[in-house]
Amino acid sequence: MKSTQTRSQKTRENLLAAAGEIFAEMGFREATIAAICGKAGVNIAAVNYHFGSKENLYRESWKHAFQQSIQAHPPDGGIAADALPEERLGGQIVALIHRMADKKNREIWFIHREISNPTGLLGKSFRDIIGRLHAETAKAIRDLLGPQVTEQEALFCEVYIVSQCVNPMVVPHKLAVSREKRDNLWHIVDIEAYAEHVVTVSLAGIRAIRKRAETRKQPQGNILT
Amino acid sequence: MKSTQTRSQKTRENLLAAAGEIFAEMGFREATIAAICGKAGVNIAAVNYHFGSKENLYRESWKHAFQQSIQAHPPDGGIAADALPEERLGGQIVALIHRMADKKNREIWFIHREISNPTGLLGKSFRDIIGRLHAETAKAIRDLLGPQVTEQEALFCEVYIVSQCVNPMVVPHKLAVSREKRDNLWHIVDIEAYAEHVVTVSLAGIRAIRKRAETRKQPQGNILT
Amino acid sequence: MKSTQTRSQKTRENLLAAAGEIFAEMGFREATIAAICGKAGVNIAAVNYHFGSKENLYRESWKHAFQQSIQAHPPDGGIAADALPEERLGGQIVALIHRMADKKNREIWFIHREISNPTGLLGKSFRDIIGRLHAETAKAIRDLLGPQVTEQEALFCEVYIVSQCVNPMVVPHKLAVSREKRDNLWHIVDIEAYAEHVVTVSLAGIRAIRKRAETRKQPQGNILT
Amino acid sequence: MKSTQTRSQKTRENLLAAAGEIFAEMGFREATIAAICGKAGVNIAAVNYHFGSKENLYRESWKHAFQQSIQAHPPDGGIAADALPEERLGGQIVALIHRMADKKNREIWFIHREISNPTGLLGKSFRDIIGRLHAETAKAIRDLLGPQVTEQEALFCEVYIVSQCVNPMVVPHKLAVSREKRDNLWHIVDIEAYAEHVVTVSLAGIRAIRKRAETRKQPQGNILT
DNA sequence: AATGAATGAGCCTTCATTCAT
DNA sequence: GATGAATGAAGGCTCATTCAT
Repeated sequence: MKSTQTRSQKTRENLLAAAGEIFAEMGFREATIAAICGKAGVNIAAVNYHFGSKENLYRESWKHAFQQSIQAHPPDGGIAADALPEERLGGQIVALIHRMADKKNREIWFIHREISNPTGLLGKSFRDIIGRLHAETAKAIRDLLGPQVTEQEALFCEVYIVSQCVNPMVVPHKLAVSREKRDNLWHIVDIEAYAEHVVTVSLAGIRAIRKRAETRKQPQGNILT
Repeated sequence: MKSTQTRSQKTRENLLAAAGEIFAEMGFREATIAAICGKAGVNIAAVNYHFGSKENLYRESWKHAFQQSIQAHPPDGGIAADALPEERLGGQIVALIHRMADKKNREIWFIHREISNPTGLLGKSFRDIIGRLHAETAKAIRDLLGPQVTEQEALFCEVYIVSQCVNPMVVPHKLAVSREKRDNLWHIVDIEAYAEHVVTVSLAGIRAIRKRAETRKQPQGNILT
Repeated sequence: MKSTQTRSQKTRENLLAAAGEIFAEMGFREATIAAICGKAGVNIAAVNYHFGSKENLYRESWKHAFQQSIQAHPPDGGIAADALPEERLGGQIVALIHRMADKKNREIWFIHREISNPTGLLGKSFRDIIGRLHAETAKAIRDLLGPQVTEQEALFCEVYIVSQCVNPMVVPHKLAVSREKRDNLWHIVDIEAYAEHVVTVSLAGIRAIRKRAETRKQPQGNILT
Repeated sequence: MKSTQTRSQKTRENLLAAAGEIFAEMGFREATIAAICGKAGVNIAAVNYHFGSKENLYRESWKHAFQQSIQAHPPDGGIAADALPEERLGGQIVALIHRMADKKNREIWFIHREISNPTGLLGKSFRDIIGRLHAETAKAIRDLLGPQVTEQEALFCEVYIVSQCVNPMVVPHKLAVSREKRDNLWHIVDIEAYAEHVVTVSLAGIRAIRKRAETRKQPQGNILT
């Protein structure tokens, strides 16, 4: 199959791979076309020949990275769509944490950079993708919370759960708070254990919110508010 | 004291303020000395004259921003050090969320950029500061968890709690997942309510972890797991 | 004959046509091989394959354009070589004006560009062609001026007449002095009327020069200058 | 006076002079910043420092060239505004021809290039300047033509007169039709003589047009058209 | 002490040409 | 014979830094 690849496709692929690495490591502005082409082993004009511009290469390499990331870690965690909500949410949490923790995954750095230093280049496709993932998680959470919980509370639940998954995987990769103590300070070694931990506390939190909402609603129901 | 300020000190001050804004908005590499001096209304050579280099100005302006941020939002949330652990942790959570949510606070963007695009310039002072904050939080959490919980579990608790505080405040400021729905998707309007939410679920989670640890310990002498 | 045209000949023809348009519109340096090949619908390597270089294509396309231009507007204006000098000159003026005014005529832009931005590529063939046209006009003018007029005066006459024909057709095509007034400022709408005007004033001018020369000669034997 | 010139002004002046030469010789696109800075003896970044961009330098150097040109050759030719129309037009013709013929005058090449290869950079100021010159000439011509002549005829007169002045001065500078014969073919050596020639034939032409208009109008006047 | 001017390295991009099918 | 891919030189521009007052 690889033998049927044209020379052009090979160059594109090399560029995409090299760009993924360099952009993830350096960010859009700091990454130079020269560095990318050097890593890809192609001429410096190849980027503009194949992609038209540095910006286009950025867009394409982000799509590339994202597709690989999603393929490696399906967002549902392998749980069927008709499974119990606990299982579905658990699967999503585990999948998200693994996706974020995967060191070969460059997607997260694209996102992170778009947050801190937006290029505006990812635009619509970016929003679409994130939006789709969000919908699945929101649904599972709502199923667990029951109807008494307000929209805002449901949003808060999604926010705090996803934050637990994303933030710790992102921060300490590059930011060693202390070099000597990196192993026991914010640096999570046992990903599996952390994932389980997040599932536990998330479900506990959701139950607390649900309970609070239900005890709050009932007295109000009596006086027909 | 301010009235005795020399012209030189005034220039330094102006530069520090302007640099804080521009670095926070643009990041280290994208911010240009020309833009900073322009905003500060000083000569373009002033940065190198007063600070020696762009890098030095970056370091100084981050310290400046951080001090202001900490002053505006004391990390203990105004809770006495000898208060109950629940109250201490609650105070820290509320304080951290407000600190992160403060739109005038540039500290968060320095940190965020150091994560995604490390300059390595903040170095030791950065680690020291974060380390000190961490110690306080870790202590309150440990007090709540009790002695049965492992070190790793305690770390996980700190991680997930801080993540809930930091991540949602950082992400949606600049990244509107969907323009139409930005008001109800990841964009937290009611900071107070979210802070209370985080306190609730965090304590619920901690209790769950504590309980799990305690029921895990007992089985050694009990058959009914 | 066209039906037996090989694919190669077709490509050459397409390139020649496209090059004529693009070179006339953009000039030699600004025109790109990519644009020409794009317009011609051929491969980007075709220019170098068929013509050897961009310069060669330029030369060939200018010849092509010039031949078409001369064919469309025979320089003698259809007046027989043995007609009266007034008629011959009139025919040449009308023909030249129409040739210059023809919007499909790309020749004029090649010349114009060679004047303002000489490539030196047209070289000998260019000089030959212009030289031949010049000879015919010079002859008709000399016939009208008579023998008393000096060579310099005859040259001046040719110059001013040709200038009247060429300049106004070239300038306002692209240079609207004023957008609002473009219709009545230097923009000649009625080409026929202008041609007639030029014939009128040219002949009047020639008569004036002839008369001046003749009255100048006589005084040698006459006191009343 | 020159001693009071700042260093910056000196550099600007050098750049302006060098740019005038290079742009006039090469045109906007072909001229390189490196060549201009080389000629001016300044650093390659000086253009962007002092003028912001190549385009701005182009605009400024055209204004510079135009001002020098107008100063050296006042458009009215030194004839008072209340002199006879013949004298005013004659003065304008002589001035225009000298302006166009001045080899140190780079203005004409800017204009010529804007015609054949418009950059669109000269824009409004360009149109304004040309427009102002046009108004003066149009007025003198109209005074000579009398009221019977139509607007179109008056325009034609202006066009053919200005063409006689501009075209011959522009063309042969760079386009030697024949290298051996350049001295007697289209190459005008005696500018004074040519200027006088143009005045003669222009006035002759104007008289012819006026006469034609007057003889045309009278018979129509009898039947009250 | 403080500044306007100057600098040169480096970046992205364009493009005519050549190469390898 | 003809083409898609690749090349490298060169251009304009940016910018942190240094220089000369």
